[in-house]
Amino acid sequence: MDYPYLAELLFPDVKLTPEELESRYPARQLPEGAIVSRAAPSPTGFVHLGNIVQGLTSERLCHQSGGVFFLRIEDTDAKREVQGAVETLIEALKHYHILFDEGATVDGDIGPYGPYRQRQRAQIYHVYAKKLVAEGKAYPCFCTEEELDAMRNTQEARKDNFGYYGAYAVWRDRPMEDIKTELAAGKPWVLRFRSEGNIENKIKFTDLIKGNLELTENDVDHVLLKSDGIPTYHFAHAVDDHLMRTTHVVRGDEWLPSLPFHVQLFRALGFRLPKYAHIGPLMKMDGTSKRKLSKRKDPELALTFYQAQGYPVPAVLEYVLTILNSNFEDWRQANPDANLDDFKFSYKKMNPAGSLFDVDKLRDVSKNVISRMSADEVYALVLEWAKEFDVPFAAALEAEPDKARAAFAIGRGGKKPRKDLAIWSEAKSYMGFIFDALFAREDEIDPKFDKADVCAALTVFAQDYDPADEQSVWFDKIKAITDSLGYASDMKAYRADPAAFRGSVADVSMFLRVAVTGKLNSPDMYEVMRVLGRKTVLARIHALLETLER
RNA sequence: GGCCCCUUGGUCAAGCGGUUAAGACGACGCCCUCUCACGGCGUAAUCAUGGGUUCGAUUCCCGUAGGGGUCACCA
Repeated sequence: MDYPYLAELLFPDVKLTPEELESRYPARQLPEGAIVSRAAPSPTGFVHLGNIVQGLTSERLCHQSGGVFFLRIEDTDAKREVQGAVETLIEALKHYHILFDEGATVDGDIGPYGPYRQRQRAQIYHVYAKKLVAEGKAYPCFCTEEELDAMRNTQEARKDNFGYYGAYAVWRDRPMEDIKTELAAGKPWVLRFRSEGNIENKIKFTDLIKGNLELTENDVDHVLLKSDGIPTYHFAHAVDDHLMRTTHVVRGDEWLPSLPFHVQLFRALGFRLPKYAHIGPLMKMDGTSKRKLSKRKDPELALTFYQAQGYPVPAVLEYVLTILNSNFEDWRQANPDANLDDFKFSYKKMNPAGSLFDVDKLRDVSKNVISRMSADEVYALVLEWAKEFDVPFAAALEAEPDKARAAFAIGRGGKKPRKDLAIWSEAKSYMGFIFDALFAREDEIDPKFDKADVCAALTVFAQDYDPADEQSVWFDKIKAITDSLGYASDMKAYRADPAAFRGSVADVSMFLRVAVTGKLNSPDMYEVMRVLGRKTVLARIHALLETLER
């Protein structure tokens, strides 16, 4: 077989040589130990947690080592691509602070190793495809979809391994005449790799996360170029990561089964194999069994889900970090105010197994992240969220920014900050009552209390309320009212013998809380009243009195 | 079905031949307390299984089971 002739027949327009490409994309000049890696998502319109997990790992590895982190768009599957998905993808990664040194941006590509969108690299792949054919390492295959289906059915019936190999690789050693005939007839073809592997052999491999692996050699002649001339993932991976001088490949461990093929490919192309880090999958409980989170079934995998719920970006990042590096939580406890970038990320601390996604844990992380924010930050972020997801709330926040900030400041800061906000979508029920526009009496005073007691308490309090009072004075007044009703102002005494009293200071406080906030639970009442101001406090108390007296 | 990976409480996990087997989330209880949070204290709960190696296995090796992944002209 005259392979160079076949190469010319298949790729008559390819004039560039691998050598020319090598010099166009020279080795990077980086210090020893610098890691070059990338995020390489495909634009399917669905940006998910996995993208963050993978991206954050790569990004940390690169930037901590003084290396380069770039974004490559894997848009080789035209059928699955969604309009505008590339932009969505880029924006989402940016929103989650996955920042690239080079690669695709909404304004085009940046960096000397581009283009960074695979469809724009078709010519480059063809250079190497031609080389492989000329060396007898790849060949055209004219099988139709039907023929391939039939092959699979046969294999199933015979209990053979699936795939295009051995006797099933019908175009592997076809005479030149057959190829020319099909070509002349204009039949579509794919380019297949000529595998020299044998499933009787094992290859040893060391993965950065999984450790020492023993894998079976690949004997399948996988597709390198699809019939539209665009490469499959495998071929693009080899060519791109070589030419872009990637040193480390971080990806999900669903790629492990194709690793032997990738090793063969790199060798056949004469490329040096990068280091690999295969991350275990994110799982969820489905009934009683675990399974990998699925794009189709699980809304919580989509980043839009977290945005809509109002999880702060750093909360999601911290949660991902707690999953990725087992020592992250300890570090965060020791350094509560440190910047995330200061955490020493290490692939050695990554778990080789998959982990279950845990919303409770995410919420807890988020509460802590938010508790560390200033009132101004919280205000800004809640507003940003509300503008998109709760317009009336946003309007209220913008109408009275100082009042809103004051409300968010209650219980914030200090050694024991409140930790009751986990997501922005809960902010309205948390403090929305401070705005008259959003105030509503959601909870009622337990009817077991004597109406006269309630009215008396509210009336007396209203007569004497002064926002200028110190908290102790304010509370002493409430206690005085409590005593005058025959309720217990000393909680210890009340708890010792509840039957001896008609109620307690807690109950009187509850009357006031319902009147002023419309709810049974709220942040510190003294502070709440000061934020509301005397006028509003009295108005709300009187409003409740009216409904009670009616 | 073939191939591969994984296996410490409900979840995330520390551990890397000798430990009372950390810690966090969650659950429950108590304390603090004007409510809810916060905080403090505490309780329950884990080495899948069989066989080796060893004076000694959660830790090393092999088998078994279970879970997961993958076997496309998708990535």
